[in-house]
Amino acid sequence: VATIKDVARRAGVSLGTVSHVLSGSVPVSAVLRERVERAMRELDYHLNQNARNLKLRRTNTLGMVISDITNPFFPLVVRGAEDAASESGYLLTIIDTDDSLERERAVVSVLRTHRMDGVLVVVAPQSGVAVHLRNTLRAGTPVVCLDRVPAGLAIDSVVVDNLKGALMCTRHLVAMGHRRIGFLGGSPGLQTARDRLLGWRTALAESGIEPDPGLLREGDFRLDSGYRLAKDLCLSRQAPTALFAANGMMGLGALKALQELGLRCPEDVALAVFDDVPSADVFRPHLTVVSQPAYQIGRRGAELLIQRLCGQIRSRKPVAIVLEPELIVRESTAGRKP
Amino acid sequence: VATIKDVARRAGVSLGTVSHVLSGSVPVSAVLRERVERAMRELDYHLNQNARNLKLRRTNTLGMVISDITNPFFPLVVRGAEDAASESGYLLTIIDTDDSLERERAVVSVLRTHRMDGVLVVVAPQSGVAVHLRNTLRAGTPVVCLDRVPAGLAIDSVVVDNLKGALMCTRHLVAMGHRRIGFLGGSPGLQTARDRLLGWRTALAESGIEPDPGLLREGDFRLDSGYRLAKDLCLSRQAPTALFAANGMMGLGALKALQELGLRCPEDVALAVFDDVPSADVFRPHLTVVSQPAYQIGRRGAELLIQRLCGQIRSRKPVAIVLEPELIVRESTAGRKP
DNA sequence: GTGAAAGCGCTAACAC
DNA sequence: GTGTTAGCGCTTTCAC
Repeated sequence: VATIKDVARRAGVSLGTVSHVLSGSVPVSAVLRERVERAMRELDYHLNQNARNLKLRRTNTLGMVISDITNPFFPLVVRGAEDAASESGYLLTIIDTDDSLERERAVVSVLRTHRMDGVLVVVAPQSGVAVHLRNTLRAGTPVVCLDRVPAGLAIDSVVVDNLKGALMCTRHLVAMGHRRIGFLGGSPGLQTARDRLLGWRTALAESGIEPDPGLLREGDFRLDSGYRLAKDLCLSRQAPTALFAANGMMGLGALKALQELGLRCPEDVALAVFDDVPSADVFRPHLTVVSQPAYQIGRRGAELLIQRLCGQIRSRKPVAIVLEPELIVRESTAGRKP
Repeated sequence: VATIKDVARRAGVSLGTVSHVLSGSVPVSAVLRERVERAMRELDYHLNQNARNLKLRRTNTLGMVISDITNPFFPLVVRGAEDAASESGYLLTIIDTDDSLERERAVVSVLRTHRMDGVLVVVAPQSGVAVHLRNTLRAGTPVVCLDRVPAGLAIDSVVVDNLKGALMCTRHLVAMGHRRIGFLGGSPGLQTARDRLLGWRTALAESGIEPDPGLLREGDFRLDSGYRLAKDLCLSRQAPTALFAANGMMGLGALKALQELGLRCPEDVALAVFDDVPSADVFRPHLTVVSQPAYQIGRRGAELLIQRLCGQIRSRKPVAIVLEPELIVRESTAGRKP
């Protein structure tokens, strides 16, 4: 593979001159520049970023840690981050952890090893003290948390107003005449899940409905838990007339459970879901959802990270960006039950 | 940030000794090793991969070029590749091109610049001569094409037997009694699209059905084209009783079109789709699909690439892995039309 | 405007 | 076993 040296030799100039045309920082005469550029083309020269990174102590690469790209919530988040990153000349490396804290630690370590300039993290549910993130910050690598914030760590973040979203949605169900609204909650270890739960509880209380503990089930944000808990709830003595799933995957699980039980949606049981669900408006039942600006979560997160990198943010205090959820009412909550 | 030098100083050993415990290639006495490891922990030391890469001329990083992670076909492919990569100690960097050949060229160049050890590519439709891929190969970086193969380039690949999948599916539609089966084709520039089209044509011919040119529409594998073409077809004079979409996105578009036209599926128009569609078995109508082993495409591709990297493949001839599609019959093709 | 040289952090001979 | 040293390819003063 050609190096800067080969280019210099072929162009008949010195090593430094080649570097100068590469960086553009030092002016080079047109004639020499042309000779250098031709040599590069002829040699199919490609700058060695590793060498440059070593020298510059920057890699122009961002790391992104998510739970699972296969979860339909993430592709848009990733895309948002990727777009923002590439606009600023950064490369994005994504790694899945499957919500394993152990994997998360290992993965963050690998990212540091590669000297990523910054890291975006969707923390794992059990993420307790998050020493690995604290250490990363201390080492001078900015970290931005997306969608979820670990407890007890002052860190930049981009999240959605989960409380508000859950409030809106539950109020909607109440307005549709429902009194027995089952809640399929996410991992209790996550603030995100707790906020959504709080929204359900609060909205019910507002309407003078005593939140029946029997209508609350807590899962782990995965499809299977939504499936099991929904089945469980619908088979209980005081079955709900409506279900509110704390995220998209659990919502899909709930839908599957309803179908297996032969319950029609919304006629027998209404269903609302926190999170957009792909093609929710193409398939039946068209789902009522609390839509999160997934793309924006990724984009804003990357933008924030890059601003930190460029020192554009003076404040040492963490920046917390809160995005607005949107309630999209569709047919899955249309029917009204007495 | 701590370097190997800091560790050596703190542990009271020489630079080389630290490197030896790092690589494990040279035996180090237990006592010294312990001291070194403690020093690393205390300093929160993280090896600098850039420096190592520069020295070793390997980066343990693979690049992956896809069209759009937001297309539900890709997350599984990516996940398969990522799993295989991480099992072998590689990192995976993914970039979207939105099927732009220009982006693809730029992106491959960036990947070379970062000295990725190997590259997985889902080539852009117009990918003509693919000089950029040829150059990459010539530079000694293995490239594996996934899902699509560029014309006129001898290159490793992992694809699905598209012809067979389209044959199976069309035969199924014929068996269900359909005679007027509309085909929503993909980008004609892609072999993948041509094979699927050929399957449709061949299956019809087999059954003595003259493929009506009026029932063929060619799009670009994107949702919008599926939507437009399906609408177009269904509004034509001799409307089809069944639709076969050449990929998942186009299938979703077609479904949307049917709904807007007030056509029920499968009662008015049956629909079959090439590609799995996420949660096709949870929503209505449950879609009949030609399922591609998306995860395996990614995994096998990465495995193949890594074998090349390790020199485990002697042959200079390209390896072509062909995976089997599977026809999954569901309710969207259930109804039979005269 | 151009070139020479030091050094980024690490590895792998090689000598001790 | 352990330590010393010469680069890997690039950037960047600093002379010319």
